[in-house]
Amino acid sequence: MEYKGYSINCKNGIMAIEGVKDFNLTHIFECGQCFRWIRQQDGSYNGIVKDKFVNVSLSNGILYIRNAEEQNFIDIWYEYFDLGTDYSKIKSVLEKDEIMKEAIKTGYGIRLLRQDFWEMLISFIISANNMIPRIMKTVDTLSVLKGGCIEANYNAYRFPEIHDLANATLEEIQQCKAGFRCKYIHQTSKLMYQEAITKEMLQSLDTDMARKELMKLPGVGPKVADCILLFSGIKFDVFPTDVWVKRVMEELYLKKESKLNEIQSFAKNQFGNLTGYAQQYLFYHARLNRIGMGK
DNA sequence: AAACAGGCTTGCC
DNA sequence: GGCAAGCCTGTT
Repeated sequence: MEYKGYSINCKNGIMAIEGVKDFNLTHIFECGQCFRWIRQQDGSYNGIVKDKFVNVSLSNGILYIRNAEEQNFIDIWYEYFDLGTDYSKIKSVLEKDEIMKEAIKTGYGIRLLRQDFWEMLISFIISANNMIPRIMKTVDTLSVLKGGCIEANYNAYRFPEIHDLANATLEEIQQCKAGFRCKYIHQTSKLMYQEAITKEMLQSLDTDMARKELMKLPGVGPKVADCILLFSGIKFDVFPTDVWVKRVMEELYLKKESKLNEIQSFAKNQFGNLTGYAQQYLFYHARLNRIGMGK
């Protein structure tokens, strides 16, 4: 079938998508936005999205999604991989800045995945003062504990639904080894079950109000709130500032130690309403080249 | 009111 | 004993 400039062929559970541009799996999955994709020996990635366990690879400009069905291209994959957005256009705007030009050269194939809001909320609560490998392990353990098995051969479990965690005791949640963050997961899940905050609610608010609203949830501060808004595709004019982004901004742009709000306002001024995309290019660039690490 | 210091689970170094 | 995608609490 043909869909908005893409050509999709599916047989034997292998979906082949022609027409992808500005697309690199390593850049996408290792720029810090997702926790459920694992690199395989051959450079492909196994991952879990909703209740689908798939393998994706890119070869000769064709994106292959294994264990997938054609009907889910529009439902799931077109949106998930943000295939409706023209990243060439975004990059050409950001590239007017020489520093960003370098960062984009490093991560030219980054795309912002449009992930599940609830999953991002819990995942980024877990991310606080933590390391990416352990965040991935904790999210997976939580899924095994309270999600559901979707592919027994691969030990693949979907992320828990809101009610799965809202009905769990603190002791049960603590089995995922998220440490001091477990009580935040516990409390936030209960609030979410009462629909204290919904995605639709956040979409109807402006960015500042949406951030403020999210920060009412325990375990959600300014950095985590911005990550949630960006990675679930709710707001793109945010600039999640973690230690890496802080260091890269200080080293490449500000040339001095700077406060969080200085960095945020500088970014807004420098990148306009594309701060979210700029942050991803910078984060990937900084980590890959260990910028600001004294080496 | 706004800014800052100290503490926090866990596991790897 | 130090440290890691920050947040919360109590103190000025």
